[in-house]
Amino acid sequence: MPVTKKASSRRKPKQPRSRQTVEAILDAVVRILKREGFAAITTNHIAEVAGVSIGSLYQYFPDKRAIFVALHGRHVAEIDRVIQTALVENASSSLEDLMGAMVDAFIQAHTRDPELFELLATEVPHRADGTRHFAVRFHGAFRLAIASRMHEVKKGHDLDKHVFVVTHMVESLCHGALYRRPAGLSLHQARVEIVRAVLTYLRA
Amino acid sequence: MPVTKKASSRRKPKQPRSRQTVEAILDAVVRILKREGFAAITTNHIAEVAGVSIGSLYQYFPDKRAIFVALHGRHVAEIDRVIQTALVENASSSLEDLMGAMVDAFIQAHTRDPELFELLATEVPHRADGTRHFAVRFHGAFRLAIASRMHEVKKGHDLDKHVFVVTHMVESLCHGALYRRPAGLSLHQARVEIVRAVLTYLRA
Amino acid sequence: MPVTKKASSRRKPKQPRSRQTVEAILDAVVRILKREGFAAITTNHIAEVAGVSIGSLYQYFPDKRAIFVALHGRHVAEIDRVIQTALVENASSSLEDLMGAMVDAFIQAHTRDPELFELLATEVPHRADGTRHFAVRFHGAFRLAIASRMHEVKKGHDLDKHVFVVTHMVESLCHGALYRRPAGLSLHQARVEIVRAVLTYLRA
Amino acid sequence: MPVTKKASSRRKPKQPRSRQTVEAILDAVVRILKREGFAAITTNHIAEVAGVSIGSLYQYFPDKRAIFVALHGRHVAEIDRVIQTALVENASSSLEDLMGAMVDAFIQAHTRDPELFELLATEVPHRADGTRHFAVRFHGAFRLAIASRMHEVKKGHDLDKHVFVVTHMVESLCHGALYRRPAGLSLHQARVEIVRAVLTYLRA
DNA sequence: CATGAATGAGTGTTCATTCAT
DNA sequence: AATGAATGAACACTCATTCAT
Repeated sequence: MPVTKKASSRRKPKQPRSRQTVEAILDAVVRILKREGFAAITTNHIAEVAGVSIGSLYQYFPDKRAIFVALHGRHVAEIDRVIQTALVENASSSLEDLMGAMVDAFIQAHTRDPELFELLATEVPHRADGTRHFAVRFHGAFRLAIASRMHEVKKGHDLDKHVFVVTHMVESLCHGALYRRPAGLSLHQARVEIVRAVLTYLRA
Repeated sequence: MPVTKKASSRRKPKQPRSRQTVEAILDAVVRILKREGFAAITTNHIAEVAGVSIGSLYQYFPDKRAIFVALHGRHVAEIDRVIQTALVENASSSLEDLMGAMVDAFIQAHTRDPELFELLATEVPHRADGTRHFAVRFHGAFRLAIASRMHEVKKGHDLDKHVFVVTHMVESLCHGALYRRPAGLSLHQARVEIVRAVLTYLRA
Repeated sequence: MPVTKKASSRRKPKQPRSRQTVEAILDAVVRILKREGFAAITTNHIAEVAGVSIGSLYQYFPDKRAIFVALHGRHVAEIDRVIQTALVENASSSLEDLMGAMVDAFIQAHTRDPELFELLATEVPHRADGTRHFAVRFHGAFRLAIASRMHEVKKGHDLDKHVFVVTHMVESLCHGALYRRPAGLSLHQARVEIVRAVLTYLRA
Repeated sequence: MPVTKKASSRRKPKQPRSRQTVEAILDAVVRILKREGFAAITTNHIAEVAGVSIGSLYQYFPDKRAIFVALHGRHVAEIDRVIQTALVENASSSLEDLMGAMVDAFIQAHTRDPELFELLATEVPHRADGTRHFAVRFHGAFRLAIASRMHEVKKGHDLDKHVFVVTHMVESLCHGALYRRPAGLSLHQARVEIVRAVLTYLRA
């Protein structure tokens, strides 16, 4: 089974380069968005800032929309990753600790670059496919989380109902805590209150 | 040779004729948005669909952005009105009834034209001034609502914290119930669950 | 939704291809100006007549005004060139011969395309930066010319005063001779009279 | 021959009012031109600044061009008036005094509002009908002036040639003295030099 | 006559996309 | 693959002019 170097290097010759170029393009979009605003995002400008030719840009993205889709995808994947990690790492924690970890994970993911996440949510068009909405994305994670701790939850309740309420609560309250927190409320206090609210609901 | 002139203040829509024209323009935007999508919204097209000349359109709006602002404004005013009404009409109801009325009001306001409200939220750019976010707008109403029923709320709690949590819960859960409701959950069930969640939280 | 972007510096016409395009554009403006008048000069029409796309036009000129500036620049450069040549070629001629040569140069430069030059002066807006005024441009040339022949000029006179008077006389009288000459005065007679007037003044 | 007041007041009922409105309009153009530049001159803006309705404006001027024509006309008439006055008042002065008076008149006419005259010459389009050029307008005045003093002029010269040269000299040098005067030359010195140059030429 | 709301043809300019090199 | 000059459809917006009141 002799494999020449040439052949192997040809198999996916552009894989690393491609990824690099794609990342450069997405980073360029972010940079422009932050520094010059949404209206300044033109394909030519993106290519310029990314340091690639406009021709190359169109080699990796069929059109401008695709760039936005990829950008949102990257963002969503990032949050997903953080949430999954929190879920796995707290597989055997109590409901309270798990919920705390989930809230922390969400907040921390946004804390990395709050400006970008806000811009992404308000300025960059995202087709309303629902998948994008975090409450929907979290559904699975929270379902797992709650289902495995049904013994800590008041009997006689519908799991789906719980998941629905909890995911929306967490997403909305974390978002609110990050970007629309009232003056007298610290992020930490908000975090505590969110967890308390969720647990109260689940245990009622 | 374009001349950058001062964006002179356009006519304020006060006379009935003016108001009529403004409404026609906003309605045209809605019609185009629904039938042809956001990308089809051009000022000339708006004027055409509204049955006014492009010149008249610019007599009432300084630029295209202003049309979107006005459109959002109309939407927000509508929701505000419904919420205020619910608040006033239930001035002497119990906390439970009041919360139920508020949730109903919010849901009902959106039920009038769910498609439009979804499009408005996801497609039409709205400067992130926060005011637009309903959780912020409702703040006052819910503060009033909860403050006047403090006796029904568990002692020793911070009003601001309550208001923060409740407004976000109501807004997010109602939205979720309307647009992202899981298969097995009826709108009515959701409504009941939302109220229950809010009350549980307040009474805990 | 127009975006006010930085007027990024357009490509400088250096390669032969670029220079060719720029010339084509300026020639198109001239052609339109002569055939259809100033009002017919629109950027799209220029591009069409020049045989380039409107996009290309904007690759070479940031806006419409810049085209006029370049057009005036080309004109001015042409006159400058002719005047410099006359000055150099008559470095060792008498004052009379030199002045004659300068007047001839000016007249000849305009004779090439009198219609254009008249249109350029009366119809095409030229920011009043003074540099454009020929009396100012000629200042240097005439200063050199007169200073090197001070022995032919009546003693006790101020060089600057002389230069001021002579440049204006030459510019104005040549212009008058070309475009506003009275019926009974041939261009040749005018030429002789202009030189005579200048010399009389300098020798007085 | 009884003439009722009514009839007489009807004969030219709007003459004074008309003139007033026309003046208001022309003044408005001047005000805009100075304060906001040529590009800001729109018929609607003129009407607004003049304090008349756009409809009234079109009652007095068939189109925008006509306003510019009238404006130039007013300017030209003003200069004409000053020049005629100087000519008449110096009917029996010496050639030197008359020329001095003419130069003074021209300079003084411009001194009244130099900015406006410069703007009128460089920014406001004036159909190249030649009449507008002052050298042409002055032709008559200078012809009269020189003809009546032929005894002071060197014999054997062509009157037309003289008039041509002198009118251009005066116009161009006065203009130069007012707007493009070199640093070391006072307006008074320039005035003296212009007269000297003219007289030298005529007497040579 | 005066008014000024309404008109809409026409303008300068942008920018996503292509394709010859 | 990469390049970037060229393209041109499409857009937001202006403003001279009209005409019903």
